This record gives sequence, structure tokens and C-alpha cells, in this order.
Amino acid sequence: MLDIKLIRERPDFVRQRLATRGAGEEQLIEGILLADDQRRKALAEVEILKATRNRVSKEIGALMGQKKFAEADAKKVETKDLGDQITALDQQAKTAEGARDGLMLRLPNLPHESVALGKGAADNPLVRRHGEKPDFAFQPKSHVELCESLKLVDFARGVKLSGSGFLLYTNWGAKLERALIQYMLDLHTREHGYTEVAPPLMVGPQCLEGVGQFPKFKDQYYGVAEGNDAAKLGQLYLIPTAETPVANIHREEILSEKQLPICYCAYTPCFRGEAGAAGVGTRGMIRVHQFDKVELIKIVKPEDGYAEQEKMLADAERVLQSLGLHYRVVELCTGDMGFASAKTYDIEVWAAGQGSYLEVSSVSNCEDFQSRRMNMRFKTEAGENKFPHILNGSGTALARLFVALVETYQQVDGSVLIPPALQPYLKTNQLVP
RNA sequence: GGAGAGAUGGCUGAGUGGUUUAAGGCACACGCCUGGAAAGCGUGCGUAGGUAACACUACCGUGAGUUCAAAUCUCACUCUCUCCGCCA
Repeated sequence: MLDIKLIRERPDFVRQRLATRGAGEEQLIEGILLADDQRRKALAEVEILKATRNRVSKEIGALMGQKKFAEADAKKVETKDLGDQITALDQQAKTAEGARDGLMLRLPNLPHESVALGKGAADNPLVRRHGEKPDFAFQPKSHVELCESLKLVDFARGVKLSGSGFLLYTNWGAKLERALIQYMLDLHTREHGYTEVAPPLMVGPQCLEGVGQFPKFKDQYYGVAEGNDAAKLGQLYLIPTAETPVANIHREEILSEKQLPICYCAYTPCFRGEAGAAGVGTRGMIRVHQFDKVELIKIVKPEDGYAEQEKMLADAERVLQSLGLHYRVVELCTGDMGFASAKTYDIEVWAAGQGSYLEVSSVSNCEDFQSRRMNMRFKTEAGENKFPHILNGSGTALARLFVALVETYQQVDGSVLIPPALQPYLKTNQLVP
């Protein structure tokens, strides 16, 4: 949520920044200003009436105390119809506020001034590359072939159980998934200073609204119902990312400045409907309805937001570096950034069998966009309440990391070598057919 | 699923229709005192809207209602706790 004061005072600036996203949301500003104006006018009017009513009621109370009932009755007549006027104006203000806030929730964040202008992925500036694409003396296979021959994933039975877009990891495949999760959690908690949390996997809609997934993208998530009770549908949703519960941990709280920065790290499965998305319905692990992810969340003072984002990016890169994987970092341009973000870096890992880079991490500074929606604040030493910056980053997403790993480390005989850092976790140095 | 109790500021806790603007305590901040501290004393201390600053307005779990006036009365709902049942 943007600051209504900013929209009120600098509407053209806000329109201009929104326009750089290229989705037309700047057109909502006019309606917001109109509703805001209606709300303020109604409030100004009704507050005068309420002040009158409060004053007269107090006088009536005093007269009743002195048993001057006739005078009290006269006063009652004076304020008789105030109540109806107040009710009507309150209603007007409330309606206008609802209209204003409904539109405000659909406005994305303003891109940070440093973010490159652009329309889509093709305009994303390359920040850096790390390592080299591995050389193969043979034609590298796709992860689908490797997973089948090594019996790491049973694609057909995954589909049998839950439909397309669901994976059944088997034997060493399941162990590799678990080893990667544990490896990343240990790295971030032991070496990067994050505190591990294990949040609920189902959350109420207020959490999705808090991070900006609702109301605009409501059709992309799984709502659940208890039993067959249709009335309960939509009270809880399967989380699309650990960001949803973890960023909301301190919602509606006033933290103290001393607590910041707060750094959380969480492993969770992630559930995404991906309605209409390309890739679902085909075989493979690149785009699925359920995948595992280790997520990083930071709550920081505004002045530290961008420095902390660089650190978080480095923390995520460290996963790929320590596993010996080639990757590149790109900065998302204004047209390609997510709804809540002011600035985002993507990390894309090289998948030799695919012959392409796969997005395994997205590191965003949402500034105070989410903390405003959640009403999460911190009290400065000076006693002022401020909205903190909230950052999220994948550290990293599984499935695709799994893909990159097996495709990168495949051997001519069809086996897959395990990089040294992971060997203590998997307790083997090679997967063989 | 059944029965009972409860929901008031950062915490605790009083407040059963009006003269209170939610008492008191704890915690916290500043000052006095002190060699320094503790204790003591004094001052301040919820959130938001609004104003140049005051004024003013709203908020006592949520939503309706009664009334000139609601933390207080009425109705509905939500959540929490205790006990019972079921259960990994």
C-alpha cells in the first residue's frame, strides 16, 4: 500500500512512477483522489456534529445530576436530530473510505528510482555472471531423462496421485531434495545470521493481502475447505511461498528499534495454481504446483533497506557458489517487477540439459509497501512510529535447483556426481543408475 | 463435538448509562537527589485522523441495535483459556 499522503500531495509523481510498470495502474489514482476527498469532506462535517453532540450530552448529564429535568429535556430536543445526520455522514465517510482503500490495495509499489526502465524480461540488465557453463564431451541429457533413469522422480505416479504439476520424489531423489533443504537452512542459520522458523502452511486471507498477493492475484492460489463445508472455503489458503506467513509474523505489532534487523529463514513447500501458465501440463520439474523452497525474510530500518538487500542477494548466491553451479544475476526492469517490490534481483542458474538459465531466486525490497498493509511498525529511539522495510528472497527454490544440479553434474555413464559441500548431507558422492 | 469462563493501552488491572478526558500499579524516558547506584520525589508516557499550533474526532475483541449520551444495556459473531470427548 502506498502512502495516501504521497498520492494526495504528489499525484503526478505517483502516476508517472506507476506508468513505468506499463500495466496502466496509474489510471486508478483519479478515483482514489476523488474518494479520498469525499471521505475527508464527510469526516470534517461529521466531526463538528459529534463535537456538538458530545458537548450537549455532557451538559444534559450535569443538569440531570442537579435534578433539573425540564432544562435537560429542552437540551434533548436540541440534539434530537443530530443522531440521524451523524449516522448518515458516518456512512458516507465509510463508503468513501471503502472505495478508496479498495483501489489502494490494487496499486502496485513504486519502482525505486535506480530501477531500469523496461517492458519485460528482455530489458532486464545483467548484473553479473558467476562461474562458467560446464563443458560436456557428450550431449547432456535433460533432468527428465536423468531422473527417470536414476529413479529420482516418478513423474507418472505423481500425476496419478494429484494430476499434472505434482512430483513424486523416490528414493535418492527424495533424499537429495531433503539434503538440499537442510544444507541451505544450515548455511543461512549458521553462517548468514538468520533465525530459522517453521510457519503454518495454511494462512488466512489477511496474510496474502499483507504481502500484496491479494486482492489482485486471488485466482492464483489454493483456497482450502474443511471437510465439505463450502462456507469455510476461503478462510484459509495454502501458502504460495514462505514469505506469506513469515513476513506477517509481526503484523499489527509495534517493534522496538533495537529488535531490528530481524532476519528469518524458513523452509516450506509452496503451492501455486499457475492457472494458464506455460509449462504446467508438460513433463518435468521446471514449473509445478507444489515445490519446496528455503526463504529469507528481513525486517529492517528504512535507511538500511538497500544495503540489506545486497547482503541478502549475496547470501542466496552463496548457495549456488558453494554447490559449484554457474549462474547469472539480473536486475528486473520496471515492467518485469512483482507487484509489491520496489527493486528486485533474480538469480538464474544454468541448466545444461535445458540449455537455459532457470530462475531459482528472486530478492526483493518491498520497502514499506507491505508493512503499511500489515500495519507493522517500529518505534524509533526518538519515540516515533515508522514503517520498516520488508525484504524477501529465495535462498533458494528447490525443484529448479535440483534440475540444475543433476544436469550440471551428469556424467557420460548417466551417473550424477554430488558436489563436496552436499556430500555430508546426502552421505554419498555419486548417484548411479 | 459438549460444558464453562473470558476479551479494556507495552504489561497488569479498576471501571454496570452522564460531573472522568479509561483510575491505580508495573515497565519505560527525562529531571531532582547521590561519590556512583538503588530507593524516594517530580514530570512525561496508547493508536490514528485533524490543525501553522491549539481545538476537535475516532478507537475498550468484531459487527449491528437502544439512547440526547455506551467500555458499561440488547442481539449476533469471532477468538482465547479451562475441563470433557475424539485424535497424530
